[in-house]
Amino acid sequence: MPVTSQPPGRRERNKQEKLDRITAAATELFAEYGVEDVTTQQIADKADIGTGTLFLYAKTKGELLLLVQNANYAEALQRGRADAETIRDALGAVMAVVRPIVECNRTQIDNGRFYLREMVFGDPTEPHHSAALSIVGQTEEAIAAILDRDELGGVGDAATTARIISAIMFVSMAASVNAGLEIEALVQDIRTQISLLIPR
Amino acid sequence: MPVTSQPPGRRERNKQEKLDRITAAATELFAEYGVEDVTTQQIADKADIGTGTLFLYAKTKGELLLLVQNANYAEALQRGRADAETIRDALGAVMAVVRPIVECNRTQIDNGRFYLREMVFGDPTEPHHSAALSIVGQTEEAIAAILDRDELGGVGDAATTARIISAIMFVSMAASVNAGLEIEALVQDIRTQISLLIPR
DNA sequence: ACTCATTATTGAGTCCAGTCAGTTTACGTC
DNA sequence: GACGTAAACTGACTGGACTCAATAATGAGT
Repeated sequence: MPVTSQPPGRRERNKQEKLDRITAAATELFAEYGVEDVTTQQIADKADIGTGTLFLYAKTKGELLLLVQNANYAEALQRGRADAETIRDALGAVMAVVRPIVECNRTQIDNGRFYLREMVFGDPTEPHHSAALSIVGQTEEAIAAILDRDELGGVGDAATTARIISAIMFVSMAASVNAGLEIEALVQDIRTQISLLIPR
Repeated sequence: MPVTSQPPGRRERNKQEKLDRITAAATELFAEYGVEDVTTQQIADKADIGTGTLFLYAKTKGELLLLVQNANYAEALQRGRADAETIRDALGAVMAVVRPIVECNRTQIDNGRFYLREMVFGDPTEPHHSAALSIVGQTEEAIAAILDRDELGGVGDAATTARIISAIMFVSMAASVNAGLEIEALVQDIRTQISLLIPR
């Protein structure tokens, strides 16, 4: 028998494989039809598992969306952080962090809004939820770091300012009023607000 | 026959009376058990109407909560506006507007959070929803008026600042992290954030 | 008083997220 | 390689929001 596995058991492998199938199925279906128009049954069928099994891997449909999308947001944050380093002025650097996240969120508007809803109103003890919150935390840290870096003369606590920026992003992306906005317009809208927080 | 009615028809009266019964039933049940633990069936039963009838008056359970709570928020806003007039400094005046709204929201935490969720993610074409949005709009106007009143040297557009304050309130009240906070602590948390927007 | 179009009401029925008692599978032990 | 048992899986079932075809009430016209 060839040495196929590092991890000890078949159990672990099966579990991982199932999780992969679920992730793949959900990713595909959510992308094509939107969270709201996909039933958990469809996902289970596509992943070729029983109805109940699905909920062993994600306790709710919302958690399932977080599971599927967290990686994208983490990547967006990564890109934004890198871009920000190349930019001198604070506002520009902050927007460099903001933009990829907004783009990620708007890949599919309904899914994006659902994601935000889950983040704020979902159960924070669930694993994928807390992963999402962690990404938000890292985003705020990245922004705070930019503000600190640029010595903004102690207008206020950088962490608090970052928190406000986070709130601005959330509400701007989630608001139904903005649901029709193009990405660029939304980014501009957010920029206008943030510019009040970062004096020149 | 005594002159019982100003409005022309029996139809209108019946409808109004039914709406009153629904409002009363929902108010009572929501207050006692919380939105999440009350079924639409219970409300219909208590209001003594058919299951389907309920949804002619409020299209979703969320709308029902808005119907029940909007009046309270409008009243809170009214109080806050009045209080604000008696206060000189901008931050204090803004907080005078903020506090009653937070108090109203925290009367029952779960209901408060559900209300916020409905506001941001509900269907804005529904009547009670747009009423709620109108209250938010008025709140922002009241805050903008305070900022304008106090000539804050053109730090930025008052309307935009008001919008940011609104976002701060929303996220602070809705965040699950803050769900355990006492009203006073929550108000303080919000105050800390707002103080960064209102230089002295 | 009667007709009839319009509007309001109704509750049995649909849909779907999520549960749970029962079954299967993996794996350590003898 | 048979046994025990713990972990994983399953799909029939439940609960609850919401729908809709059928029915009832209203009131305008005659």
